[in-house]
Amino acid sequence: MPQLNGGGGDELGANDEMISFKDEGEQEEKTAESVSAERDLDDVKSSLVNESENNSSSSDSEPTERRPQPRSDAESYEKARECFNEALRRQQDGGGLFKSPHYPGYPFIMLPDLASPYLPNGALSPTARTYLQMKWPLLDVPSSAALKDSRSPTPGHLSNKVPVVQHAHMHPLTPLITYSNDHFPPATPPAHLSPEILDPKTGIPRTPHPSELSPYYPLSPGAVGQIPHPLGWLVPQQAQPMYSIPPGGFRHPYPALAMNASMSSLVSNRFPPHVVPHHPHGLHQTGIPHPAIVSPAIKQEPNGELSPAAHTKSPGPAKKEEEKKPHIKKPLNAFMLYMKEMRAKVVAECTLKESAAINQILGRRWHSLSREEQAKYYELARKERQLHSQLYPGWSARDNYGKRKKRKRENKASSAAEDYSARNKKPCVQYLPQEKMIDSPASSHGSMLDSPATPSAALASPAAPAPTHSEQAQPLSLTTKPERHHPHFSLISKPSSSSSSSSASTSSSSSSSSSSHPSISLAISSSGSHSTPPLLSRPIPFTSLHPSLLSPPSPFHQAALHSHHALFQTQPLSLVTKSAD
DNA sequence: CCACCTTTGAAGCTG
DNA sequence: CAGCTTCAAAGGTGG
Repeated sequence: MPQLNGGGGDELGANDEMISFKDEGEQEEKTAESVSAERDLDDVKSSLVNESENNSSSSDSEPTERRPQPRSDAESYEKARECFNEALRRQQDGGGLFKSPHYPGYPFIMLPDLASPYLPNGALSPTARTYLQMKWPLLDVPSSAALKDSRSPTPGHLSNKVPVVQHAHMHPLTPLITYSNDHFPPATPPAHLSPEILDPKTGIPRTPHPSELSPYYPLSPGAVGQIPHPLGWLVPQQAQPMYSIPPGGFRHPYPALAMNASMSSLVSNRFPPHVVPHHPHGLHQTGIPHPAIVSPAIKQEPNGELSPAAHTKSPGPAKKEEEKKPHIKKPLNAFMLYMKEMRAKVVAECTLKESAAINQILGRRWHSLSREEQAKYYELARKERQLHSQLYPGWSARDNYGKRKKRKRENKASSAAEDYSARNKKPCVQYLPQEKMIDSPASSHGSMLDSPATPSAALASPAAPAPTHSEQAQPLSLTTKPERHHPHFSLISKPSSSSSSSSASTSSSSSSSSSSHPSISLAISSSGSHSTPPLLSRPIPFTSLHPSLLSPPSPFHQAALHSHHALFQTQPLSLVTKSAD
C-alpha cells in the first residue's frame, strides 16, 4: 500500500517508505509510478474482473473502515483513481491472493476515532464500544462457511449499517477462524444454523447468542474468573485453538480476571462469536479453559477452578508443580497472529503445504504489509499479551522453557535449509516470485516500525516509540526498529539461519544501507550474490534471478506485483528493475 | 513418533 | 544494555 501512495499518498505508510525512496529520485518515482500504474491498472482490471462485484462494493466501504483517515490527498484523487487505488490496495493488502476483506474485524483500529478504542486509561472509547456492539450481534454465524469463499461478500456494507448477519463474517479475527476452512471439516455442523452448538472438543453444547456479547466475558464479579480465554475460541475447533485445549477439557473457569474495558473489548473483538461459547449465564459452561492451557494434566482446584495464580504460585514442589501445571502457551505475537490468519489463504493459493515454505511466504508478505495492517496485528498481539498476563498473572515465558526439544538445527541449518527450500519452493514457484518481490528491506523496516507506531502501542506499549502517528510525517524507517527485526539481520543473528550468512553478510550490509535505498541496495545485493538472496536464508531458484525479484518492493513494485495473478506476467516488470538502476 | 524446518516477535537469559 | 536463545503456529518431511 504504501507504495500506492505515490499516487496521492492516501496511504500514510506510503509516505514513510516513499521518503526513503525519494532519495533515489522523484523523477524515477513518478515515472515508475505512472508506468507501474498503467501496468497495475491492467492487473487490477483483471483482478477486479475476477473479484467481480465484491471489490466494487468493498472498495467503497473499505476506505471508511480501513482507511477512514481523511487523507486529504486522497480526496483530490479522481474517483476512478480512487477506485483504482483502492483496488490496488486491496490487492496489495491481500497480496492479490486474498480478495475478501483482509481485516474486517479490525476496523476499530483503522478508524480514526476507533484507532484507539482503548482510552489511555484503558477504558474503551464510546465509539469503540458502539462498534463492538454492532459487530457482535450475531455471533453464531459460522464463519467457516462464509469465509470459506475468499470472495465472500466483503464487509463493504459493513461500514454503514451492516446487517447483523454480516457482522459475523466480519469478525476481526474472522480470518483466524475461517481462514482455515480446512480446519473445519465438512462434517462440522454449521454452528450458526443450530441454536446450540456442540463444542467440538468438549462436546458441550454452546448456545450462540448473538445478543450476548458481554456475556462472553462477564465483568460482573460473579462472572469474573469464568471468562474463557477468548483466543481459544478463535481457532476453529478442528484446528488447534490458539491455545489448545486439553483433551479432557477444562472444567475450571478462568481465574479471576479483572477485565477492564479494554480487555473486554479485546475479547469481544478477538473472539469470533461463533467460536466463543455463549452462555446466557455468562459462564463458559463448556468448561473450556483458556486456550493457552495445553497440558492434559490439569490441576483442578478444589473449587473446580483452574487458577493460574494457584498453579503458578502454588507452594508445592517445583516438580510437582510443573507436572500438574498445565502448559500455558505463550501469547501469540503479531506475526503469529498474522500467520494464523493468512496461512490458509496462502496454502490455498499455492500448492505448497509445508509450513516452512508457507511461513517464508508469510514472512515476506508480512513485510509487505502496510504499517497499518501490521499495526492491527501488533495491536492484537499486544492485547493478547495483556489478556494473557491477566489470565495468568504468574506465568512467565520462562515456564515453557525446556518444554520443547532443543533444536539443533545449527548444525545442519545451512545445508538442510537449502535442501528444504529447494524442495518446497518449487511447487510454489508461482507464488514465490511475488513474494520475493514483495519483500524488501524497506518494507521490512516499515513493518518493524509499525508495531510501535500503532496507536495502541503508543498507549500501551512502553517500548513503542512515539506513535508515528501518523505515519505521515515520519518515515521512521530507520528509526525504531532494531536491526534485529530486519530480515537480513535476523537471519544473521540467528544461528540457524545465519549459516548462510557468508553471503548473507553481504546482503546484510546492503540491507542496512537499503534502509535508505531499499531498492538499490536490494538489487545490488541480490544481484551481487544471487546465490543467496538477501532475505532468504537459502537461495530461491529462478525467482532470485528474476529482475523483478531483485528490486525491492518499492511502491511501484508492489503495485505492480500485486497482481498476484500476474506473477509471471509476460511483462517483466521493467519498472521494477528500474529501481536497480 | 518426534524433531526439524521456516517465519517474526516477545520474553528470558547471559555476559 | 546488547546479544543470544527459546518459544509461539503449522504441517510436510525425514530419521
